[in-house]
Amino acid sequence: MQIAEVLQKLEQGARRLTPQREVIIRLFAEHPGRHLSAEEVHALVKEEASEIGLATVYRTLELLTELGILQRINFGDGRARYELNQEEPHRHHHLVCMRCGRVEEYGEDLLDSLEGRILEERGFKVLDHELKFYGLCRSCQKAQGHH
Amino acid sequence: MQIAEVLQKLEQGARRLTPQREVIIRLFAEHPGRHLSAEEVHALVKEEASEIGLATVYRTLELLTELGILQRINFGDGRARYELNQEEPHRHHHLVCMRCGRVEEYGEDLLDSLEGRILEERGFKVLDHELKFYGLCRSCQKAQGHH
DNA sequence: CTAGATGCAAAAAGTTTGCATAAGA
DNA sequence: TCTTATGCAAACTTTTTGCATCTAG
Repeated sequence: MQIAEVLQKLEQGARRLTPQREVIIRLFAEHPGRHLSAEEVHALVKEEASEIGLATVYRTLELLTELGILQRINFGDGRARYELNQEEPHRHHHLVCMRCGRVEEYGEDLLDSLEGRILEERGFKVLDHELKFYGLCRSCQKAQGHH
Repeated sequence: MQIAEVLQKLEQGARRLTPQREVIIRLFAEHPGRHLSAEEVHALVKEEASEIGLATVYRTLELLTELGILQRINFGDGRARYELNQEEPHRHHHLVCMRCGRVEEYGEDLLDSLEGRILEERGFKVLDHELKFYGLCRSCQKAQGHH
């Protein structure tokens, strides 16, 4: 996502580009593939010598999600996580390791054709979907073998 | 799921069948298709004239999930929800309405073949998966039209 | 009888909110 | 200037935990 696009989305919502918001957006751009929680964002900001109140972090993540800049994901670890929203044709899914908790991306989206079928069969208009596979990553399978 | 099967699974874990656990299991059996939160289970139990401590409800839901009797699901409403675990060949998915919050079941499981592919391609051993479609249910589509 | 389960209350963990102050546009 | 954003602390919600008591097997 380009910075220009972010600015445009902020304007659409009559929202200001504050230093805090800029830092948080940049942080996501600099950590592609990571799924950051509010607490992690807060800590990473602190590492950069700046400091943002935790409440502001929460409010910013909420705002950026509303504007479609971030996507909120729940991996069942008791806190919401966020990543930069992928543009439509490149939606991806997640492989969540049940042992070490690491999350890998899975590139392909195989569900588009299905969504049309759901509308026909069930009258349900799909706007978004979320697919997660839970299992064991390569190294945890080995670890299980000779533990 | 048969009661005999539940007893067997409890025994496997060296766990006791207490009245509290029995009530909670029966409650899920009597409410198929509902996705109950801990608070809802607690309230439903109270309606039946019995009463179970909330902490016990949480501990029981955790236990039954570990034993594979319940399945924990997160619909993004800030609390964990549970349903009776479907037997292997009948896994189903969910259609979550973003407007009214209602959750419908979607029967078919189309992902089995995919799981083999993920193991080959990525070395990730899938044990479980979770697929949710977010969108608008039939009645909320109408409501949006002439709001 | 005794390991495991319950209930209560307190604590934790994550998130939200009220309000005075600060600062983009 | 004036509306919106921030920071802090307090409140809220969901879930977990410690401990004394109880009970299923």
